[in-house]
Amino acid sequence: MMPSTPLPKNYQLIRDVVDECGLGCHLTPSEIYAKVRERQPGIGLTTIYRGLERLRELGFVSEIEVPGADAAAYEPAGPHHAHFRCSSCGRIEDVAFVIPANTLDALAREHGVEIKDQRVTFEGRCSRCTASG
Amino acid sequence: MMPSTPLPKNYQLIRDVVDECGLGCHLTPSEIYAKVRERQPGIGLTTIYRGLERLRELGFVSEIEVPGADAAAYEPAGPHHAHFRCSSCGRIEDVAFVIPANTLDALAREHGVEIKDQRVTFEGRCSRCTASG
DNA sequence: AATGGAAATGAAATCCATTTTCACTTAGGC
DNA sequence: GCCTAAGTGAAAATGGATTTCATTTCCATT
Repeated sequence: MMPSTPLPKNYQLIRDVVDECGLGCHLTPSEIYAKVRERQPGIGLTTIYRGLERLRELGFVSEIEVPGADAAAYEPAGPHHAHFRCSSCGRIEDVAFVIPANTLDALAREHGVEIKDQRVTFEGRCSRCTASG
Repeated sequence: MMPSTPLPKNYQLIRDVVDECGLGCHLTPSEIYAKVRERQPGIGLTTIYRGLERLRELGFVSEIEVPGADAAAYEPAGPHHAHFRCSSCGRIEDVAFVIPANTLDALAREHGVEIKDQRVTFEGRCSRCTASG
């Protein structure tokens, strides 16, 4: 079947760049801008932001906002996971961890709210910084 | 014993405002600025930022950075917990939840990193918004 | 092909939280 | 009192993200 609305060419380029980065890779809008620009020199930063928002709505990419990082980052959509941020070098890594649904349900009931999403971030020192510092 | 360095008067005021807000209450720097200004009209926003940083270093207040919120928030230091943010009205609530230390240890070992802190945020709809929306 | 409306685009302006700069004042040890 | 370090506030700078707006592209329909 054909997609109901094909992705605009520029948005597809943005998606490609994020996808090619791969799982576990995180790019900021500026980084994405630079990479897309290599293939489409005229494109503007505005379009990158708009494209990322659209792609997020469509579920193609995920936005992560990691405390301590100075910009949001994007990653290809994939299985839910947590993130680790090295407070020394700023590196962000994926961490295989999810709070199980029944725990969320219990918390939601307990607090009288509806939980739709979880964001888990760990902070510390990555192996590289532990070795060198 | 006397504290090694007494807290500057303005920083103490900032601390008071955050403390009086109480557990489960979250204030942005601007909100704190407004409240401190009621008692110390001449104080500048710069001092608020500097004071909050110092108070955080001293362990008197905690900074929380919740994805989706447009400013950082501060709360009195207390037992570790998670946060819930209503994506509809922006309200932030405390949630009694911590990832246990042995889980963190296992993850840290598995990923070859040193985990010093955890930040857990849930997103969804608060009771008020569920009722009205 | 022509047309019309919706979506996409980029440059520039704007927004806004936070940080930096800098000249000045305050506090406390001597 | 003096001196140095710390604290202070106004204003400017920073920088990521958003908005505005005039223009262009796309595409379904003639």
